[in-house]
Amino acid sequence: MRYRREEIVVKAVDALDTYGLADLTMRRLGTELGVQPSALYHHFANKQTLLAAMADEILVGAVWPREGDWMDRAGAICLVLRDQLLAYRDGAELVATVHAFGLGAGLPVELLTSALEEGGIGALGPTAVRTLLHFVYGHAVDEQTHLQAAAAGAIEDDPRDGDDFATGLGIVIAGIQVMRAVAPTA
Amino acid sequence: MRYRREEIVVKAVDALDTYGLADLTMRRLGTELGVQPSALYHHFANKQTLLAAMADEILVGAVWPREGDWMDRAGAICLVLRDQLLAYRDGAELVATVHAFGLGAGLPVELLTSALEEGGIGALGPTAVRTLLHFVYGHAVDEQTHLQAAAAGAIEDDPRDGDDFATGLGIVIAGIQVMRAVAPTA
DNA sequence: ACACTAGCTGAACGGTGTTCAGGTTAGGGT
DNA sequence: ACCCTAACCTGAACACCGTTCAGCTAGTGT
Repeated sequence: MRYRREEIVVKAVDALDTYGLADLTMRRLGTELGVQPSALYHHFANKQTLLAAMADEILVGAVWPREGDWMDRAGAICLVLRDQLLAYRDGAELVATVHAFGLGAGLPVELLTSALEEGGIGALGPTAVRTLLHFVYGHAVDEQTHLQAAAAGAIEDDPRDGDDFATGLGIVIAGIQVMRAVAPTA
Repeated sequence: MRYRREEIVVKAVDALDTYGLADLTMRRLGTELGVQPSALYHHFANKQTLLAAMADEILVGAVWPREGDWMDRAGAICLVLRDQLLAYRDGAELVATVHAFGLGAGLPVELLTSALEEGGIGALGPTAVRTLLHFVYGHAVDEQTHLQAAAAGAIEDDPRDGDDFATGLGIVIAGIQVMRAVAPTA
């Protein structure tokens, strides 16, 4: 069997769901594809690049809100993003890492930026977007870690409020509204 | 030379500043101490435990605000925390990782929790603390990554607003105040 | 002088990402 | 039908990594 880049990315995301990020090694992925590990380097310069492609694949798979009042839309984007991160094993950690590293995972930034700019947020925009994303990624990674630890029986499940995410998101969004009012469109 | 646990932690933090987190291997640290890598396992169960101790060491080294109006104090704690994370090479990534992993790095949580509780924030407290920390850690990691990439000449330095952190922090704190007013002390 | 213990050695184990010279296979042009 | 080129892959090796373990060493308290 011979592969093209895109097929490998899809299979890699499957393997991620099966084995988790820590055990997603180039050797294991090679085995999973019936191919030598070195074959993967024909398609990707290095593992980081593969991971970036996987993150993008995961993000593209979501159904993104593209209409509605700008503030509601920003909130809806964050909710969809969080759901998508939690939909894959270690999805939050993967996407957050790739985003931090700078390659790929730019979709949420673009979506949130355009939403906020439609709301005439002005110079505050980039800071607001980053603040939202720091919250979403941080919270999702946290939650996923705890969920998986609880599932593994390593910890008694800390029944954190089910709407802890919604509450935290409410805090950030309210803050953006306040600061926008203080320093309006430049 | 024979070492006790605490000395090793101090030297390890030095080595972190010199080599960075990615190159801080047990072998290199051993060499740095003039000791076999295996000797380290007499003091720490594994590398994670060492890293946790290093994170705590870094956090204890800061001068924490312990007085003043509760809201100002929360903001001041976040500023000190961020400064301390940026004071060591890869300090932000180290502390954020350790915090996410669950061992150690609990000091900021305690400080912020007690500050907010003094403000009578009620049930919103834990969520507010986590939201603040997600912001601080996320922002610090981001900034440190960009700073070090720029220093390495890998990227033209994106002259992000110097007070981007203060602005983002302002957003979160304003949000907390709003949500506290909406759902006051339980 | 003795025992005890904290600290360390040195070698090994099983794994990792990555490189590279060379082999194989598929598909389009003539 | 042929060939050729580009895409894809092999197999072995390299230089590392965290971790384990049986045994040695040196200092302390009695």
